[in-house]
Amino acid sequence: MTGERRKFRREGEERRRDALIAAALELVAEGGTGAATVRAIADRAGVTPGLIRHYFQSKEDLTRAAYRAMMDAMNADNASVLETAPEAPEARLAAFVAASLRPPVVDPASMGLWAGFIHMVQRDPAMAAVHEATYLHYRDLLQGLIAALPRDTDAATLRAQAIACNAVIDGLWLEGGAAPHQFGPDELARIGVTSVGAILGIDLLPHLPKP
Amino acid sequence: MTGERRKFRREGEERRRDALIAAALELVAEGGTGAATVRAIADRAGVTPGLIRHYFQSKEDLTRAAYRAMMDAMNADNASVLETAPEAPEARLAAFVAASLRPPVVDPASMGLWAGFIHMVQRDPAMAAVHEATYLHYRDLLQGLIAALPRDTDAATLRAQAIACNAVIDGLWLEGGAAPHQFGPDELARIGVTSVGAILGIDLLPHLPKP
DNA sequence: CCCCTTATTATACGCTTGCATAATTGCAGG
DNA sequence: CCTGCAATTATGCAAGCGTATAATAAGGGG
Repeated sequence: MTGERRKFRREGEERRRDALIAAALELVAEGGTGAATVRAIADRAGVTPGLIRHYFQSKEDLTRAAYRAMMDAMNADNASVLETAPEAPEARLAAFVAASLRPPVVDPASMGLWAGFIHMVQRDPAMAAVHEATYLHYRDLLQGLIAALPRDTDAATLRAQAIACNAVIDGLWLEGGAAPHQFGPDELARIGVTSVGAILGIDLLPHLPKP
Repeated sequence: MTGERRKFRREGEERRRDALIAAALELVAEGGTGAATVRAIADRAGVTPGLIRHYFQSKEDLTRAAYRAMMDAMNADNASVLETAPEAPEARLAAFVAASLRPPVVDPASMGLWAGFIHMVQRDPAMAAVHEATYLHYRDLLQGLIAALPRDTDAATLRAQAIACNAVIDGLWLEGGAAPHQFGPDELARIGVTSVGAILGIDLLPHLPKP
């Protein structure tokens, strides 16, 4: 009833930017870019809408920043898996594949996030570049793991196999995110490791790390 | 300057409904559900916005109808491939896989369409049911083709292999739609057929139909 | 040929959107 | 303690949204 002006605390620029980006990502994951309105983002970040324009030139600017942040986080996650992975080439590869096919990577929200940005990626060249770089980064990581295996293959075969393995992983990731209940516990990781092994002509299943 | 009332022709109910659905699908493919506004849909269908409410109870009603139409078309396309496919089990499977990895199935617009609906599918149980039915229909088709191959496998292996093959196809489809220029002509079909063959333990590449 | 049904257009309303701008207030430096 | 900066809130606006309803005309049946 008093109509008092809302109290607030001054946060550092970095923390506020991160909070706004995190809020935007949550909303995009849940309901697509359409659900990520300026007001909804501000509300979830515990802030009033005007503040967004203090940290970002426009909503599109915030959206681009959020997309970049998401892709950077994905890259970092993938890299960190390899840091704690075993040394034997087969076990490394199996660990990498399995990590991509278990929570929190396989997750409806994660897939929703990815799908939510697709149309902007297709239209905005800057976002397309980020998308492509991240995709190729992942595939290069995978191709490196494959190349380290104790066998010899020519470059063309290596490339084709990396694309194929990447596709299995992406496909399983997609289906796990779209309809999680259709798969048993850790079934996706098992199928993924088995299939990657089949494509490469080696038995990878014994190296599947426990969930 | 005259402000004359716009001329029009009366079309049959079916044709108008189809035109509105087609327009909605185009717009969703290009810019997501957010781009498919009532006014934009009507405009593309060559009609004024009010007419939409004459054929659909609400915009959501139209959107659901559009989604169902898209999924039905996908099912029909898949079935029609098998009608004109060869009889030999290996050739049938190869033809089916290849058809899913060539235009017009692999296409940025097609992928945009799929991604545009994801969030509605995740929230609307009716759309989720359609989604799941279509996915399982495709996988069953694939599993049937695999089962027809001259080898014997137990049911559990068959299921896992069908999921894996489906995943390779989906993954390649995804990547072909997201970044078409990264792949050579018909490269996706070749990699897909090769990988499915590897997963199943047979050489399928000789059966790849010409583009 | 005219009339009646209804497919279609036209107009208006309330709400939400992104954005601009003005008013406040938290907080650090003297 | 107070003064100044800028982080934050508050308010307002034009445009676009989905929807409701009234006006019009197309075109087939008598």
